[in-house]
Amino acid sequence: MYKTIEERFRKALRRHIHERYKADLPIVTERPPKLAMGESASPVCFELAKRLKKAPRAIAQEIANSLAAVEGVAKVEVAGGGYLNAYFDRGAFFLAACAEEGRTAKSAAADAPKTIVEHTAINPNKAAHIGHLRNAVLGDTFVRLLRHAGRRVEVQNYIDNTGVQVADVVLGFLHLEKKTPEQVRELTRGERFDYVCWDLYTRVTQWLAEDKARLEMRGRMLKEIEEGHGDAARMAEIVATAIVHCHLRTLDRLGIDYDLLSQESEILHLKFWDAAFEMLKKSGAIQFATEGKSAGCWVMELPKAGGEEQGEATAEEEPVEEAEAKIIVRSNGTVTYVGKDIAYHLWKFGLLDRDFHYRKFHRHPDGHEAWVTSMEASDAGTPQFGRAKEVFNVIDSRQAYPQEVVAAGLRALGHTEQAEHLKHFAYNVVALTPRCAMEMGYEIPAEEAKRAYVEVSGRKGQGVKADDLIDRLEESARAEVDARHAASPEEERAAIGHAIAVGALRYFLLRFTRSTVIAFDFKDALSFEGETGPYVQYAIVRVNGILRKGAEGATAAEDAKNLSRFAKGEIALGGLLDAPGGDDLWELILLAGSLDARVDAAVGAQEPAFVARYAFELAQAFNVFYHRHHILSEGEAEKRAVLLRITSLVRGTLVEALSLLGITAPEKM
RNA sequence: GCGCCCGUAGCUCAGCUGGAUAGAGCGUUUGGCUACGAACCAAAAGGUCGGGAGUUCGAAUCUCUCCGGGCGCGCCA
Repeated sequence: MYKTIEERFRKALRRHIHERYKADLPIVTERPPKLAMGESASPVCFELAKRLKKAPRAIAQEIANSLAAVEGVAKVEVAGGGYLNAYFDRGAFFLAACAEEGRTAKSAAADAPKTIVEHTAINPNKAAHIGHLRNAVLGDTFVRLLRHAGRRVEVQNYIDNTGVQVADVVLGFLHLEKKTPEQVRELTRGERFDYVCWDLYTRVTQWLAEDKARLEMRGRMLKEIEEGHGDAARMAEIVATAIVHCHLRTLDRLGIDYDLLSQESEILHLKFWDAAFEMLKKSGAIQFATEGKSAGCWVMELPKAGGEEQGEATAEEEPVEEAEAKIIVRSNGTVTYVGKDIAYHLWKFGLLDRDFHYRKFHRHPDGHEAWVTSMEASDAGTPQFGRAKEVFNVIDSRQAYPQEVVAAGLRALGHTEQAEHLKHFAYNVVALTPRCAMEMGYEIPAEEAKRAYVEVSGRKGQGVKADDLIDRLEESARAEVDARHAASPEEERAAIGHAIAVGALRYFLLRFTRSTVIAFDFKDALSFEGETGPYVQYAIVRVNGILRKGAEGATAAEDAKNLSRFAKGEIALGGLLDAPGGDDLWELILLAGSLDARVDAAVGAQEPAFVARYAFELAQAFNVFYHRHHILSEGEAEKRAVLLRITSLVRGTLVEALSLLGITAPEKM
């Protein structure tokens, strides 16, 4: 609701300034620092003052005097050196926010332009860890936000099932464990196959480091896997598929769904690269290097950043440094990862003259079907995948450069619009605090122990496994639930413990903005107090308790009657909401009616953390309200109904905000 | 060397498309459960927004520079 009125205010100002002063300038508005200054304010007169060579305050006064009424705005006043402060009509806002409650989500038309979000993309060779969860939770939450904003979204998870990391584990099974593909298949049916591979991968890494000659063995294995023949390829398929199932089970615990798993094996075997290669050659986007360090390779020249090289760069520089040439095809004829990625992205945008086949792969707990790319004929009922207008890739910020290369590839092929619509949704890594790393028994060099965080090596088997962390969260949530609700059935307690664990974890990963390195520590991640998911969930549980008891109480019939009068606008709100006495109620209502503005900002900035913070702020504001007003014992009937209505408005908004974060609110906890 | 990111309270982080008195959580100290659930609330203490210069009516926010830290720049993915 807030966004609606703010936009009306801005529009009115823009039109007025255009007509009266023949000036067109962007109208910015902001929340004033204090409620006494109104709900929305514009500093536009400062800018206007420069053009008109007039005092900003005088201009503001003119505008305030002559601006036509804006729906939802009670008055506009001049403040400070020339601010225009808008004071909302509090009662009207409250009614409108209630009418809008739970209905702020827009739905996308079936033929609306499609947005593809790629996230997760965990190498299918070992268990998922905390860093992977940041990616998946960010991506999943962003998808929820986009869909809420009315976008048609397709979620893809890229599976690099033919890469060197899978080859390592295959090498381990064949040469360290002496297992046949069938024996490995048997292993995948056991418990925690992803954990088995985690340990094996570590052993292989060490084994490879002991003797460089063994790298050649891995090279041969990688080639067999890429070409798709022999025991290595069969085993790679078994391992990768089993691990992907493990990952999906882990991510299902957090409520994360996919539409399509795009596998590298299909990109290779269905010759996507060959098609892309032809396009790149024909268009001149890549060139065959005949000399220099990249001789024998196909390379792509990247436009230099910066430009204007003048004078000075004469003396000591090496002659002709071919700095910005990126190798796409190696001198042995094989394609690099970036090359494959260019082909994949051509397909995502519907620019490639071929398509995958598709099979059903995994049914999520909510019933949603995740499909996988396939070599064989497609299953019946295959949706239309790909052909996006816009693509977001959720990939950590260290991969900014290769992502730029992919975009440059599209541009070089003449697809400038698609290149612009290819967005790298970058985020920083999850590291461990030195204390946490040492608790886990890792050796940390002295100079690193002084830092705020240390990055640990997955190759050495270090890291916090996702399932272990979720297990620990569920365990400690359960202990708390058991203590509070000993009489509840086991099933119910388990469900509550699970919801709390998910709330704690997802909130923890979302409260940081994308560019922040998360220094992981069990103490913070396992906390259920303060700025956490469970704090927000608890506020909802409180609301539920109040509304439940209210509906059963002696005043229930009277409340129902007054609530229906409220809905029809028959209760005068002025006395309750208007300043000075009504400020605290109004502040809560205003915040509860601001979800639309926050979601808008979050989508615009691609920053899910904004919504996480909003949920916390609203829960906090409700807790203050809760302590200040005793709702059910309020003697004045109309006021009690209003307090109840505020309470249920807060519930509706909190539930919606949490669901955007992928967090559910239990009835009790 | 080139490029990107970061530096805000004891700690962890918001605030950055310029705007009014720089916020939150944790931690510390003190107070509040016979009222709708204390996974809560109230209060206090805690700041040269890394240093300097510039642009501006106005800078934590933009520019430059210096200092300190992280990451990227492979015929790896």
